[in-house]
Amino acid sequence: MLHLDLDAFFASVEQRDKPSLRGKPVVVGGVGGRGVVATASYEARAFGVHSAMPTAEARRRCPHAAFLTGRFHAYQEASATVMALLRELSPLVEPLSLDEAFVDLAAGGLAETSVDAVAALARRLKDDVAQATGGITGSVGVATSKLVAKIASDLDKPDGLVVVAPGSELDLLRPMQVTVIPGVGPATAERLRRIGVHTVADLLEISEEELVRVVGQAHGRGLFWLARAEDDRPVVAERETKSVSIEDTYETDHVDRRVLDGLIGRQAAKVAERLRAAKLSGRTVTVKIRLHDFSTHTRSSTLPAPTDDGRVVSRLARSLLGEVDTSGGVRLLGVGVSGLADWIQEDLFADESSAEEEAAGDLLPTSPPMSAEWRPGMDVEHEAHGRGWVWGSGKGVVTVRFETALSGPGKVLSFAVDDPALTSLHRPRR
DNA sequence: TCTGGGGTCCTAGGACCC
DNA sequence: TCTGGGGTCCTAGGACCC
Repeated sequence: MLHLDLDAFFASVEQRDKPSLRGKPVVVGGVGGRGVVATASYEARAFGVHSAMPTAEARRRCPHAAFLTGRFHAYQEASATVMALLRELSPLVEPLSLDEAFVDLAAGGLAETSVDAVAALARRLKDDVAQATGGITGSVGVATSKLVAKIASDLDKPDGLVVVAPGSELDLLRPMQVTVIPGVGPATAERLRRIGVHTVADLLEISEEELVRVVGQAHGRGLFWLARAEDDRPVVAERETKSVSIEDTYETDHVDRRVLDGLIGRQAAKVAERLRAAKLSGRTVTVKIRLHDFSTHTRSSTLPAPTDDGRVVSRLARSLLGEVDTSGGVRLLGVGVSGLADWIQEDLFADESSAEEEAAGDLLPTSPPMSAEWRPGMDVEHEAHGRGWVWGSGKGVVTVRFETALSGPGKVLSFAVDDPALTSLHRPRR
């Protein structure tokens, strides 16, 4: 089993495409007041910046870093290139996210299984990945199971390679903290700590019954076996989508009912659009509401038949929103559809939508979650200066650095935000 | 200016059915 | 007439992952 984890992936793609940022701290994530860090480059990590940290805190720790919003098209493209390389090794490839995947090497007809032969294969893979992506590095773990391969890929980051010899798995795991086991987060770690379990070695002393009592049935049994490096979970190449959802955190809390109705209606329409694009439909609509005090509530309702109709999802979402007291202010709204089917009910009773519904979208504030036309990091093109990226914007001015992956560090120029010579790439023009 | 967005899986209680 | 038991569906919340 091989596990590949691309290093500081989003930040690495940015450094590849923005030569002036190579070797410098880069933070990709939400750049607004309520944003959090998605990925920090290793240079930024040296200042204590890490994933999931509020961006405001990251700015305090590393003020001179480049703070960029994501360019998901670029990440998706690089990811697809890497996944294609993995599929040359084996038909059984399980992507966990854009930057991570398992490969069942055995299913790919691995000729030689010695540690040396497997290490050589992994080294070739890393070279191929860097070659094909323009220098993105990854860390690889190879072992007899998913659990140990994943743990191994984390041991030598970045640009790492660790092959765990068959038979040595438990020797590796025993001294490690229980939190190395995927699925053991803060809550589980705390419960285990209370019964004196800190390391995998400690975990090995606990009976299955006791574990089930402490962390629940499914988790307890799973942990009991994982602690013993007994993991026969297969690589699953194709997973069915179980739900489709959208959520937005707003720069400031919203209170106005009509605005909230408009926002959730628009999210519902987008979710339905994504359902149709994927040729899916679903029966259960769930609304998510995070209030001013960060308390989070969900309300859901199940239709008699699946739908992909924006008006149906929207109407139901609005009525669910109405069940929650939002008078104190709402910081996040979300709409999701689950109970998915890959077919769509014939529209026997064509839905007539009321006048109020059509009008509900008209009371929206500036487009959430961020109104800025020019977001830091985004790709732009200038008629005279060519391609570049947004350094920052404000007070009617946008600053651009003109460079590309192949150009070397480029010059910096500023323009009026409505300069017609400047256009944003990757975003539909309106 | 504390705390994203898109997911998956699990639990627990109540309704309902046999 | 003093209280079954299992299975499935639905809802709400929570833990966790990247």
